Amino acid sequence: MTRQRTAVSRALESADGFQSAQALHDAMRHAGESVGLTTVYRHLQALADAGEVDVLRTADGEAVYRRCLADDHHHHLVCRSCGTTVEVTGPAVETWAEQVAKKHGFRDVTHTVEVFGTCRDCG
Amino acid sequence: MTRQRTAVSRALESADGFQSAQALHDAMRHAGESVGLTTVYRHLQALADAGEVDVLRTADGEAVYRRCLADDHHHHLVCRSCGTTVEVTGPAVETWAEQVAKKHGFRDVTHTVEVFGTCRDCG
DNA sequence: CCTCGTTTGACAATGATTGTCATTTCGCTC
DNA sequence: GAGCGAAATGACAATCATTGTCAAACGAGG
Ligand SMILES: [Zn+2]
Ligand SMILES: [Zn+2]
Ligand SMILES: [Zn+2]
Ligand SMILES: [Zn+2]
Repeated sequence: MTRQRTAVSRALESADGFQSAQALHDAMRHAGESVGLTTVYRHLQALADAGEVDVLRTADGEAVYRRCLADDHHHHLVCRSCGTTVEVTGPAVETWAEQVAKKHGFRDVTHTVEVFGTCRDCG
Repeated sequence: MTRQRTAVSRALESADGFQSAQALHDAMRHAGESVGLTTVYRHLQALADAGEVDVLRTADGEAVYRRCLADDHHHHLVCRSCGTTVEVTGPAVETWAEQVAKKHGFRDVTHTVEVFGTCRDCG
């Protein structure tokens, strides 16, 4: 647990929504905790591999990261403009995905379900 | 409707699943119809803008394209290994996405719902 | 055959992400 | 506290998909 690691964690905590690695890097620099961009990427990837942060991709292919409150499986309602995120669950979606995959004989099934929109503040 | 445009369309037709721009470019080259990679990108983007092909992103952020049979809104069950795709619909998912967005006051709502797995042939 | 607007494609530029590797730091032993 | 091997760091270069550029090729209309 190094200074840089905690800086990345704190940056994720204080972010209200999904943010890109570069945005988090900038935020940390402006907060006084300067950390190399490479190190930011490394810790984000490590946290993602450990399942401690969620990753998704914006429409233009950029990866964005978020430390979610829920530990169990969930999905996201994300503001396209500011990244603000609401964690949502959909039992109906889960069973639907399972069944549709099983019906066609697919294995090792995962799914991505994200809802994008413009939040009230950005409206 | 130029030679290159039809070549891109034919490459999409003969592909059984989602394919990257580069893969389509290679396929066209091997099929004898040589087209510049830039032109392939341009036509894929035009077709995507016109809603004639579907685009999604693989786990590593690469864009893949597919000419789907269904004209109306649908989602995909995609093989991670070979790209083979089954078009699926989920009315329950559609209403769920609508309601969850409405409940939180989001507007201009879209959603991405993709199911990934390993198909029988690749199993 | 000219003409002009569109299309093409080789090449350069972009930009996010990843690899490299020398330097720094950490945990531990003496 | 000094010494040491392993792990972490970060400046920089490399990668790679995608996009911008612009001169050359094309094509319909006259
Ligand atoms: Zn917003
Ligand atoms: Zn789910
Ligand atoms: Zn397959
Ligand atoms: Zn849908």
